[in-house]
Amino acid sequence: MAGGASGGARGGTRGRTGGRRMPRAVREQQMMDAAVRTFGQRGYRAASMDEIAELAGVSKPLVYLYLHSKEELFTACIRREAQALLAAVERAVEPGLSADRQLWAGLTAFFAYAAEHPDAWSVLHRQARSHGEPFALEVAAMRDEIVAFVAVLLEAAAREAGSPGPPGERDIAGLAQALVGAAESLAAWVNESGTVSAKEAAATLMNFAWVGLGDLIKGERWSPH
Amino acid sequence: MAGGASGGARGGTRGRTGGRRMPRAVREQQMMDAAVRTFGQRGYRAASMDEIAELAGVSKPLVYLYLHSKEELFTACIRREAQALLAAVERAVEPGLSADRQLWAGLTAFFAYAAEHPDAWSVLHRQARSHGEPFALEVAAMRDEIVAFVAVLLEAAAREAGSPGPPGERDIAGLAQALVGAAESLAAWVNESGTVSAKEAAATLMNFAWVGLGDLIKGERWSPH
Amino acid sequence: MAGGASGGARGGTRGRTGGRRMPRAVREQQMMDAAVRTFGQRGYRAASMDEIAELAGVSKPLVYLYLHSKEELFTACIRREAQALLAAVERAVEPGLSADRQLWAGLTAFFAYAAEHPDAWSVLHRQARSHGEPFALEVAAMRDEIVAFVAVLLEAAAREAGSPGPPGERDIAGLAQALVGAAESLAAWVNESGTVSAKEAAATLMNFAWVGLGDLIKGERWSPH
Amino acid sequence: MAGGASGGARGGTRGRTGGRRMPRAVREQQMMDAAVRTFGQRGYRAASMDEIAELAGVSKPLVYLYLHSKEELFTACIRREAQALLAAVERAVEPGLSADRQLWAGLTAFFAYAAEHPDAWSVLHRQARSHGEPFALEVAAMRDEIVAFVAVLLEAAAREAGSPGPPGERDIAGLAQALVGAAESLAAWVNESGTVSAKEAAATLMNFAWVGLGDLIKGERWSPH
DNA sequence: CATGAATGAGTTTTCATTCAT
DNA sequence: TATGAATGAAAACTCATTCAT
Repeated sequence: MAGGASGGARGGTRGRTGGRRMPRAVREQQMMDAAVRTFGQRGYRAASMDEIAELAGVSKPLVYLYLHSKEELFTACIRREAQALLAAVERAVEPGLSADRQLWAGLTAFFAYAAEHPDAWSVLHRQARSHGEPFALEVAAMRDEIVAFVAVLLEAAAREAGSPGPPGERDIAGLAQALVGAAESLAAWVNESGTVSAKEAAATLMNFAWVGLGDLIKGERWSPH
Repeated sequence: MAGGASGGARGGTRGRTGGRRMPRAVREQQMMDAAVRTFGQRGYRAASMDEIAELAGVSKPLVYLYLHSKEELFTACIRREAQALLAAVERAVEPGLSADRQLWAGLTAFFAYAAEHPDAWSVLHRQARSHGEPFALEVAAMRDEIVAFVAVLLEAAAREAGSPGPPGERDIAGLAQALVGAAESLAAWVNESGTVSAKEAAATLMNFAWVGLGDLIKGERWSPH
Repeated sequence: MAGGASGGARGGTRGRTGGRRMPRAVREQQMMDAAVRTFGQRGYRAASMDEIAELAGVSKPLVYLYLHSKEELFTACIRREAQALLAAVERAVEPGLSADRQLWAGLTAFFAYAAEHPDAWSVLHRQARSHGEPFALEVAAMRDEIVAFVAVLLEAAAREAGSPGPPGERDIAGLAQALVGAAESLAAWVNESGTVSAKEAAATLMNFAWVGLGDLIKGERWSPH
Repeated sequence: MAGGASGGARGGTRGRTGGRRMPRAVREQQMMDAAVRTFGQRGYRAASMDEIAELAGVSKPLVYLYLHSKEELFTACIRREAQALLAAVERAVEPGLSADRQLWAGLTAFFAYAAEHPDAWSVLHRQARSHGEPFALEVAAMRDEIVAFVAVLLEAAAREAGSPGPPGERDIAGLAQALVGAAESLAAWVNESGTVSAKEAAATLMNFAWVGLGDLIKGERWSPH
């Protein structure tokens, strides 16, 4: 539960991992767990390789042997956590359902993931985006995947509704951007307030977006004139 | 303008503005200009006082003499830019207008400000929130002001519409949170894509939110199952 | 009373010295008062010209205009305070008295002075001696004067007693050194303990030294054989 | 030798001792040797970590890795040297001897130690006492041990002499204070004059104190008027 | 007579990174 | 496979000192 995602070997309560001499893959995951936690809490610059190595229970040279440099380590963390987040969302969305149910399931999974893995979410949402292209691009790629996925759902919904004046691609794109953006912001709200649950946040967003989408589909628009 | 900043005297690419020997108040603003730019681009930790001083065209000791420490300098920047952003939004909103026109004006001003002052926006939105309570609280205060202001507008809109089943306070609060959050996220979209204008972003959000609000007012809700 | 010595203009309770525009001599004394206090409490290196100037109630350039540099300022302080200490001791010793009474009076005055001017004493005893020849020599000169004076008293005492086997010059010199040294050490004891008075300390030393001197005069010696 | 230091491996003028890659314990001692020398000669503030590191033949980060900070390094030096001085004195005093012989042996060892380790002596006597409680207390503890030890000897001497009017505790305490103080001061005399030996200084003090003590035992006192 | 404005040079401290074993 | 020993480079911050007014 602690750190993040893909592993499985991600260490339960064993803490500081009993034995020396572990297979490389396991050690690497431990290091990345420690790194995600440290990066997430301290930020990229403030996190020190010393602290990461100590938290991982290994010596610094070993971290360098496996992960090569702070930048590569950070990149590896971003990639792993991005995959894990995507996987969590995809796992939740059952393809057979209607578009709105799929969106609802995805949003709920997303908020839950962000709440359960705050360090991972901090790495993806805050740290990665504040430290230059190399890292930001990594996250942008994942985000684009999500935005595209949401756009597909919205389009499907419009089609399901057999709308007379169907929203254009640009409308859909803007809506998807706004929806994902709002979700990201609400994630912070959920994490920080402590009193708002993943389901509540998802419901707020669905009300915010889905009903509005319905009107878009019906051709209603707000416009300054 | 006011006591604030990011106004326009912000100097183009001239860097190293003006001559030696300026009154303290002027130098302080120059230093903060440089600091905002540096913090915004590099992040709090990565920004070095050396770089800030050089960009401001002064020596490091002078920066310390006037602004005391990196933390204080950062705080001063946050405060100044938060005031400036608030002021820009408030200036744009004419109290006489209808609620939707007010919201529209505010959003447009907000996106325009974020686009024109990307470093200030980065400081407020990313840097300040990633570096511990002291700074985050500063920004949270400003954000709360904005959220409250938006909530007032939404409530006014509901009243104007004379809704039969008026949305509760919690609905309004959630909506305002989501709206502000979406706006924050869209700001990045506007800044990074380069192809989306402030007005477009504002329109997207109005469609996204205002129409949906209309349905809320009418009592429509989306709910799971 | 506060600071130190020779002045008189040494500022009563007026504090921060009301008026601007004072004659140079007065300003200089004020600066030196501040300097002695700062040097005495912080030590030579840790004392900053900034603090001294502020404590003196003048601007830093003025300090430099009058006292030229930190080193010169320190030297000036040492000289002034050395004179003041000497003067205090000399004032106390009435030439007409017997040798032991003179010594007693001198010791008492010395302890009292050190207790009443702790910063001056710190400058002379600790700071000046820990920061290189230039300063140490200044103090050594004063100390030698005192040692010589004490030696004269001891010799006079021996003569007064019409001793049969009079102590040699080297004996006297050693005794004077030890006596002055013991006095210096006891001064710290008096200042720090708070419970020992100048008179007590002087009495301890007189017992310690004078009675022993009597035996020396009588020709008694301790020797490891 | 013991856990202590200033032993003899203290390196002559070789500086930059031995090769790269030494065990931590050895390097630590080298660093402390360099630190004692530097602190002793320059004073706490004026000593720079740069200089200490260079003199120790290592890089600055290593000094920080092992000794953590300038303050901790200074404290470590004080402690080590205080132990070493105490050990030297204790080694010299054979418990079987008479009180006066014990005192004589202790004084001689003390003067010899101060003469042979001038930097250590400077650190203990001057630097540690001029830079605030934390350091001063460290030395005060050692000094108190010595004063107490001397007091015991004086008391033993009084008892040996079977005095009729034995000196009170306060008399003894004052005497011990004065004796230790005089010894401290004479140490400077020995170190600086160059012409006075440890034995001579010890003899001077014995004459100064022991004979006087004899009179105290006999009930003689000096008193004003 | 007096100062606000300004800085070059140095301080302590930390960090990512690499050998030698 | 794994590490104790070691460092170059840079960061935040301070200080004695000087001009221009």
